[in-house]
Amino acid sequence: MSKKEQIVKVASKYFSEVGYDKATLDDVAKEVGVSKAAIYYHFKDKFALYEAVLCSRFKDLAQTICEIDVLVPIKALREYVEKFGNFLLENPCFSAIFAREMADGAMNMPQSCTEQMSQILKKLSAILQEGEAQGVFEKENPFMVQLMIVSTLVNYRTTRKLRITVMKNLNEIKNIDAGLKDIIPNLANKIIKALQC
Amino acid sequence: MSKKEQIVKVASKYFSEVGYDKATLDDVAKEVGVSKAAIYYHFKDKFALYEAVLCSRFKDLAQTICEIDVLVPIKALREYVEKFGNFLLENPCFSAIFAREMADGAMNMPQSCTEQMSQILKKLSAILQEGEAQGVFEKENPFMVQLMIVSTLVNYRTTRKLRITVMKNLNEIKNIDAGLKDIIPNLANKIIKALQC
DNA sequence: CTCTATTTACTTACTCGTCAGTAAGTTTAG
DNA sequence: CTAAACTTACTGACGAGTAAGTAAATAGAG
Repeated sequence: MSKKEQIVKVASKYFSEVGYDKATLDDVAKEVGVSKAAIYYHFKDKFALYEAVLCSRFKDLAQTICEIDVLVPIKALREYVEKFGNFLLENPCFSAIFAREMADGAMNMPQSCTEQMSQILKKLSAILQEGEAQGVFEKENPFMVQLMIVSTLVNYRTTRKLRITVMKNLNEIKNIDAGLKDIIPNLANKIIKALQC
Repeated sequence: MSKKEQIVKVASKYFSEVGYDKATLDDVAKEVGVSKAAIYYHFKDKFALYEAVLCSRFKDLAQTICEIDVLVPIKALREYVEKFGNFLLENPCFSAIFAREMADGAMNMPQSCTEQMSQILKKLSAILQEGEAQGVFEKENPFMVQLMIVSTLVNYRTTRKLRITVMKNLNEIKNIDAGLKDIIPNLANKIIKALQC
């Protein structure tokens, strides 16, 4: 792996763990084993590094989502939830970054990523419309449906520690906390059920 | 309103708008019309001010949620969603703070607030269990249900600008973006439908 | 083929702004 | 008179960004 790729990888870890602002380039540089100035050799500034972290992954996500075939809406919706979920599983750094972007109104979201997000939502919109046309789904606000899926998945990941703390508070230690992997099909079923006529 | 209360009010605005880290006490002091040191007269440090901002509101939220009568589970679940939603409407600063806390795993969440959250979840758990006992709801993971409700509502607020940008990208300008107020009953219906046997 | 010029990929050692937090002094209310 | 409620003016740390220098690879001219 090139130094540049290593920088992106380590940076994505820090951005994920502590957020854009608290992530310091000194730390990233230290962990990669280069000087901070080396980062500035490869990237214009901190934000450009953040962009590099986000954009490639977003592109991948938009890619797989766009492959979904709309024709059988219920199946397509299940696929949508599963693909999103699996993406988060395969890109563990992403949940936190995504969640933070949603939390602060996508303030740091690079434009290209916003465009990818639009494509993703467009697909969901198409699934819902096809479902409506076929009489299997009711008319829906696609933004809300999107949030019911995405924010649930993303925040399920980020709130793991909180859930464990809360479980202790409620003395429900028996109830072993389910991982995201187990949640995905469950959420898919719930969403489908919620939207069906 | 006392100076101390004014500080809390203005601080909650800044914490909400830019997050804990980017919110500066200099800005808060300036807007209140006191010196920064005045804040330190009333609060031990920045985190103590944040605690003050969070705790009182969380207490209120836990209060109303706890008033819900569990006996008719479907009604209770609708009330749960509505009370949460109305709380966010009445406390506009809260969505962003809440969303950020969820996004970074409740890293800055004061313990007392975590306890309030436990109480809130306990109520939802009770509603779901009563529903299960009465045979109206299926057995559920209360954490996931909680997230489907809370993260959807909270992020619906925080992503308003993003939604508008995305709408422009998709040329769906006709589709006027619905406010949180209109979303609440809709979400309540969806959640109930998703959980019903 | 080899000597020089240039570019690539960095390093060291700094600056500069920002911001939490503080020490010490001052005003105001009871 | 004294305690509460401040203010002014500062410190100290941290972190983004930079200037200037360097070693090694590569290209190009003779």
